[in-house]
Parts: sequence; structure tokens; C-alpha cells
Amino acid sequence: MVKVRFAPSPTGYLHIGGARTALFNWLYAKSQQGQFILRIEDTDLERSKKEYEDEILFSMKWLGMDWDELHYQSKRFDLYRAKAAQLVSEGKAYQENGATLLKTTKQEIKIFDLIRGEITFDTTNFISLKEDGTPFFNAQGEPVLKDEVLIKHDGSPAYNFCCVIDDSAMEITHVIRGEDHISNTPKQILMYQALGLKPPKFAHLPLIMGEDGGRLSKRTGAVAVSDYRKMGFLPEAIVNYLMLLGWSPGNNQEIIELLSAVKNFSIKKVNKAAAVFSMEKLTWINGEYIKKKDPKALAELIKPFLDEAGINYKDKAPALLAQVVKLYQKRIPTLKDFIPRAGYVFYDEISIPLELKEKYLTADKKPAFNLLSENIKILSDFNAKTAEETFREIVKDLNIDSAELVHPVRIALTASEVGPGLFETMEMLGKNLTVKRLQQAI
RNA sequence: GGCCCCAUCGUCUAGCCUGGUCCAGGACACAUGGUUCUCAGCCAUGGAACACCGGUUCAAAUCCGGUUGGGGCUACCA
Repeated sequence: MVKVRFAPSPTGYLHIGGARTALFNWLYAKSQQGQFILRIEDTDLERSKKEYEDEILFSMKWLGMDWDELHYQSKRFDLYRAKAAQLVSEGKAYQENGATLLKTTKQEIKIFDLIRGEITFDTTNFISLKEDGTPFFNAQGEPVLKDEVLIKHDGSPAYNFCCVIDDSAMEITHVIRGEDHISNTPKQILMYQALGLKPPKFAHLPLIMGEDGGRLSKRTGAVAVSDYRKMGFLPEAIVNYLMLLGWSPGNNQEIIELLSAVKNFSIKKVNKAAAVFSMEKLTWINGEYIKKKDPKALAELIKPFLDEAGINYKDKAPALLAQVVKLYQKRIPTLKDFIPRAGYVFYDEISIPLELKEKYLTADKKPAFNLLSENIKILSDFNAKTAEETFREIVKDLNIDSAELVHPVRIALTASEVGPGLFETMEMLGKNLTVKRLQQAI
């Protein structure tokens, strides 16, 4: 049975690149009816933090990636030390300054990468360098091979060693990780050999880069999954976008159901070249998912953002929020965009920018505004349809172009030049607010 | 520097394995037009790429070699 793992280090929040690695592992496991395990690599006791660990677990769940097992390397130190001691007793490793090192043997190491094919390394290139960058030479004048640290001088195990022991102990069949680990692979193979263990299969994913072509960093944009959540991105949109980075279902589809991705996923079809992370495309995908959402469900997702902004939607009619959301869901690419665009519905008072006032709410509009508010006031059945009828009548009577009144009225009602249809906006605001804002406008 | 990986529109990619169906398809972004009370949306249209050089072949985006360019690693971090 296929068994894969995602092994984050809790020295920071779940990185968008880490999430992609996790996703491809998860996708592969699901597509093979295999298992996906999570291994917290917290061997660096100094830098590992509980809050990071909690956040990683939370983000994994939020993205919808469930795991079959959860392990902590910090609880497995005894095992690592025992294995290191075993290698020492077998003469394959030795101790020096309190650390345990594996003797590197001269050989050619071939790994078969599921994505890249055969990769060959020559351990004679693994040279021990002095501080000035020049190699140490032995008595024969050959460069000295660099031995791999298994256990550090402080007794804590080194990354590559833990990784090998755990992947083997946890019966990992496929190691799917970032390209930055390619050069760790031969070192790990050396360890598998020394321990007499069979290495798993490897697949190295292309890296994700920032818009500047360099490493994805905070400087070039958000890197933590939690940041994207706070920016109003939907987990399914992030997952959808991430799987498009380095993989394609091959049928020109961009919006992909997770289930169909699981069905079509093939590790061999993963791209070899690094991909640039595009905020624009992520945003577009997010908008697509927002458009597809049921307005009520979408309203629930927007509530935390309203709460955070201190917007009171609870005193309004219970159905109002969903109604507003429905009107806006085609025009908000992220959840966060809702407030600046639709917030006016929930405020008692709106403040209209001076330049809009001067441009649209001029004194000559006063009669039309009065007429409109008076006629609306006496409507017994106020909705988009009756509001429009009332409006059209006035425009006709006054013999003006409807645009001449539409725009000023929109400003008066929403404090914005843009928005959904004016009459739907009126219905949403309700008769009282509509009348009140019309009267106060000029 | 050394070792390793990579190279199709600005970006993500399809095609490459199994050469001809590709004067290279889709998406984002951009531009133009249509719809409309504005914006968004939607619809239509457009510009935009096989890094370069050489080889193999009747035929190369596709196979091979080199060059250039980009990236990764080079820690008793993970």
C-alpha cells in the first residue's frame, strides 16, 4: 500500500510552498487509496514552537487535508540514538567531539526520481572543506570525503538521519518533497545502505517562486497559508490554485473539483520546472469559487470578517446579509472585498466623499430627490420593481435622462459610484433607509 | 567556485515519453467591441511563446550534444 508523508518543521507558519508539497502528497495518497501521514520535525528544540505547530495543524485541516497518522520526532530521540550506536558498533560510524558521524564511502549513487528520471551523484564530490573553502587533503593528496553527521555534539539527531529512520520505520513508500531536497537524497541513500534498509521511491517537486523569479518570500507577498485565509481566500480556491502549480489535468480545465483531481492525479505528469506564484490567478480562482457558492453559505464565511470589522449585521433582518451577499458575489474576488463594497448597507450613517458630493449631489438635483423620496415614501409595496417604476415616472415627468438621476442617487444611497443595479440596491436598503438617505443627501 | 535540477505566450500550462495531425491549444493578465443606470459579471474579438547553436532524420517544440540563462544545495537548520 502506498504511504506518503508531509514533514513540516514547526519553526514557522505553514508556508504556501509547504502546503503545495502536502497537497501533492495527499493527492497521491488519495489517488492510490494509500495513507497520508503527518510528521512534525521538531528536532530543533530551540526554534520549534507550539504555536507554529498548532497553526500548521489548523491550516492543514482548513485546507481539507486530513491525515492518517501524526508523529513527533522530538518523541523519538531514543530510537535515533540507538540506531546511531548500532552503526558505531558495526564500525560504519564513529564518534568525534560527542557527535556521531557516518563514514562516507566512495561510490556512484543513482536515484530514480519519479518526476525527473535518473539522477546520478558521485560521493567523491562530497568533499570536506576548510573555512576558506579549500578542501582537506589526505596523505595521498586526495580530497577528504565529508562524513555525514548522525547525532550532533549536543546529542540531538541530525535531520537527514531522522528522516531516513522515520521514513523507514513508518514504512513510507514514496517520498514526495521539494526540489531543494534533491541533494539530500544521496546522503540519505548512504544512510539507508549503512542501516541495511531499502530506500523508498523519490519524487522531487519543482519549487514555487515569487513574482520576481526569486524565492517566495515575505518581501514579494504573503507566504503563510494563514495570511491567505485572513485575506479572504477560500481553502478550496487555494487548493485548486496550488495543484495547478506544476500539474495540470490536461483537459484545459482550470476550476477543478478536488474529487476529479484525485481521480486524475498522476505523479509522472508533474512538471519539472519551477513555477511563479501568481496572486492574480489565485484571486481569479477565488472569485470563481465565490461566484459558485450558495449565498447563505457565503454569508456565513463573510460573518467573521464583519465581526472583525465591528459591523453590526445582527440587528438587521436575518435574511438581509444573504440577500446582500447574493447581489455582490459576482463582484468580490475575495471575502475581504465585501466590506468596502457593501458595508454601506449595514451602517446607519454613511459619509460621502466631498469630491463625489460636489460632482453629483448638486443643488439642482434637490427637486428630483425630493420628488423621488416622497413618491417612494407612499409606496405600500416597496421593492426593486416598484422602486424602478416610481423612478422611471419621475424621470419622464422631469424630462431628464435617467442616467442624470441614477448616478447621483447611487452616490446618495451607497457613497460610491459603482455597485449593483440601483433598484436592487434600493430594495436591499429598504424603504426607510432609502428615503432617509435621499433626504439627507443634498 | 563545486555538485545537482530546469528551460513553450508577461504568468500558469497542453503538446514532448511513442518525431509528421502544431505556421503550437487553453487559462490568468492586457487591449478592443457588445450587453447595462455605473462597476463587476457575461459574450465576442485581438496581440502574445517552442532561449540559442549544432547534430540525427524525408520530417524536430518533440530525440542527442553544447552554449546561455534561471533555480537549488554546498550547516553538528530542517
